[in-house]
Amino acid sequence: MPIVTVDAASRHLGESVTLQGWLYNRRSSGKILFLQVRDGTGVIQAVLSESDDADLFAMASELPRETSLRVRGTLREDARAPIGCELQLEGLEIVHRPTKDFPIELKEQTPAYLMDHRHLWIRTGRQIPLLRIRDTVFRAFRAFFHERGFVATEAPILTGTSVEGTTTLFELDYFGDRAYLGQSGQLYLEATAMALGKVYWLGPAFRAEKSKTRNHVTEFWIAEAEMAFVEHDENLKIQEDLVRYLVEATIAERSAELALLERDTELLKTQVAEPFPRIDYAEVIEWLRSEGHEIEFGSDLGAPHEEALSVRFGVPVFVERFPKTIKPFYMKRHPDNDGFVLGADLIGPEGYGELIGGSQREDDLDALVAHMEEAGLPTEPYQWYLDLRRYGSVPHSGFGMGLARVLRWICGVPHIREVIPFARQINRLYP
RNA sequence: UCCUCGGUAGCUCAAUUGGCAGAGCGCUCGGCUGUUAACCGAAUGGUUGGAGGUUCGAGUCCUCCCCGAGGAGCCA
Repeated sequence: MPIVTVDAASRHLGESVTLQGWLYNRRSSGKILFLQVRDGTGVIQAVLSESDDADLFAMASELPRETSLRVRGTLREDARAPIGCELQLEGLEIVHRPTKDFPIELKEQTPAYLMDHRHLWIRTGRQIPLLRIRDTVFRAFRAFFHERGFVATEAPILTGTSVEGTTTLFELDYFGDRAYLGQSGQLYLEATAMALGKVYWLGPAFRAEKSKTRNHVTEFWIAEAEMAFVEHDENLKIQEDLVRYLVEATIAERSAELALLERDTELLKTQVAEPFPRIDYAEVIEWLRSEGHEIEFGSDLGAPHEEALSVRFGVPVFVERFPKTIKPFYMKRHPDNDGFVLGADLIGPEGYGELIGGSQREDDLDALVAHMEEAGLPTEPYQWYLDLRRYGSVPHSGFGMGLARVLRWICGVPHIREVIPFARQINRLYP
């Protein structure tokens, strides 16, 4: 008897099949029983009346939730079934019967309790569609760059120096020396881009910042690209194409999951339909002040300011021409005004915050050294990086995108922890 | 690190002015032949985060500590 998955069930109507999975929930009404069986691809209902098979009915009637099992029967269409078809139960094999009550209930529970049981929480409700969409977005990210001739590469996780001096790093002992968990692969990708042309990577990044918000975790997968002979405008264009690609790929491949999440896909489509607006930092400050925000020129944009921008535009928006004082040393200065940088942040719609940070990189050795001195950074540990400007330096640009933040926006979920299998937060290292 | 709110049954939450510790859900038992987090009935379930204090009496008021949630800052 063929084994089918729930997502393929509707293509096997009228056939005798076996499904294998877990008992998600059980409902009954006297002499008729409904087993909700999930298998990772979806949840299907198996139906049995007592008059069909009294022994099977008695056995199936008292199975606890999350019993792992194989169910055998005939698939048939039925408008009363949650997914439009159901299994007429004819046989059932218990693979494992739970020894305790399953801790996750099918109702509202508090975040702390759910996160304490994250290893079991991921079996329930919207967690499954969220993780399947995560798979799609990760795959689409790689497909986008592969299609454009980029080379996939890696940056080291263990590093001896920080990329940006300000950020707090996780420190560890490295055979008696000090080492840090990488907070970004960028500087290494710049080196790789000088070898391979256009490169990207998708890998873990670590930030020991004591942030406690819906948009922060201490460990996250960063999506970075670095491109030789690409300048600022083209950099933004690629970022825009990428974001649109990710959204469209998700809608095309995961419309069922987005529907389960009650995400408005028409809204998503309109958010990426037009070229993303670009606005200068100075203009943002002026506008924010006219709206009553207390912010001075020279301050970085905070969450309330990004929120205001996302409300104003309703679509992803690039903020350009930041003052050099609030941006890292590696950014190239603006040709019109040395006080500004050739970089941009992409602010997501609906208050989802900064999705991408990118810039053209400083390719002139003397200028770069000067920037580092301005920032108070020692040049000694960065000699390898400065070598990139000593041997065939070229104009180049790149960016970093927090894929979980993009996922949060695409899925429309309130907290970033839900789009990460096992989120690491300031007070969360278990499970 | 700072600000705000919170911690009561396995889970989600009530408890009036300081006056007997409550409900829903889950589990268990019973009922129900199309359930949709099913429904109906019964039973079960308590060191009120910890320590100290005020009081005839503290879940409630005071002090300190611990933990959680959201936000700020910083960032992707």
